[in-house]
Amino acid sequence: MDVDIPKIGQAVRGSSSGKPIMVLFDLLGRSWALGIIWSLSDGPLTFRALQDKCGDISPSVLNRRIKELRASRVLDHEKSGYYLTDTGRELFSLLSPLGHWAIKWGEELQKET
Amino acid sequence: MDVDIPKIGQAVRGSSSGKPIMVLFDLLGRSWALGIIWSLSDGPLTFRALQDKCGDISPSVLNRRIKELRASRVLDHEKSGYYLTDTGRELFSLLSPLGHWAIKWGEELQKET
DNA sequence: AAGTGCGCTACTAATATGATAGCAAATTAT
DNA sequence: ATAATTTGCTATCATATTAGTAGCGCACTT
Repeated sequence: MDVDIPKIGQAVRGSSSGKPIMVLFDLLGRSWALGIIWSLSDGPLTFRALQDKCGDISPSVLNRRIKELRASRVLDHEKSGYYLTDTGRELFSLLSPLGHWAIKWGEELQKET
Repeated sequence: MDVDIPKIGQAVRGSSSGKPIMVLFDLLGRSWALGIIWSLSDGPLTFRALQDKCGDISPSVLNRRIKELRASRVLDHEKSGYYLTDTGRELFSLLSPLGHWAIKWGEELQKET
């Protein structure tokens, strides 16, 4: 199996600039990547628990995302399961305001209909 | 052409919960979605200017992302081009710290090799 | 020794993205 | 008024990613 990890300074899906923010967006802009980070924010989870928490992610995709996020030092693995590294928790802390925002956004969207 | 917009309360790619954050992640976790929001943060851009700024996004994908983001009230279109709505600028303001973080993250990653 | 949970891999089908060509309508220039 | 250019796309097809399902090898428990 081959996993192609987005790397700083290298071209990423469609963007040849290699700018860190674009590399990050390539990493996060893959299916389930954000959801996985979100799911791990409460504490470590085993592969299968993570699979359940995400809903219905297939093991092949989960495994790919794990490899990418692990290579990017966002998460790691130990006895108790997969967990967010310091880097990962830092990233989560930047993303977490989206939770509240998403709720407001959802309410606004519903109104319009 | 058919575009399938993630909607609050509905199942999204792989997740049946319909939780706002998961719907948002589905929206943002599609190729170029984050990059498009980022690119528009400096001001309005025409379709083609946006295409250029993103690097090499194909018109078919750009058009799909635009429809999705527009239906989600993140961006809109007027004479001067596509622009972030108030909602979109709010979202951007939550994402913008990622720019600085990505640079630090990139430096850390480089060190290790 | 048999069962259970874990971290996967293999395989195939469905869907999304990438790449290129080009068109109709609006705008700008001659 | 006419021609050129720009804009916002659509169409088509190739390629890549994701989804869905089955099941294996290992470690640990019973």
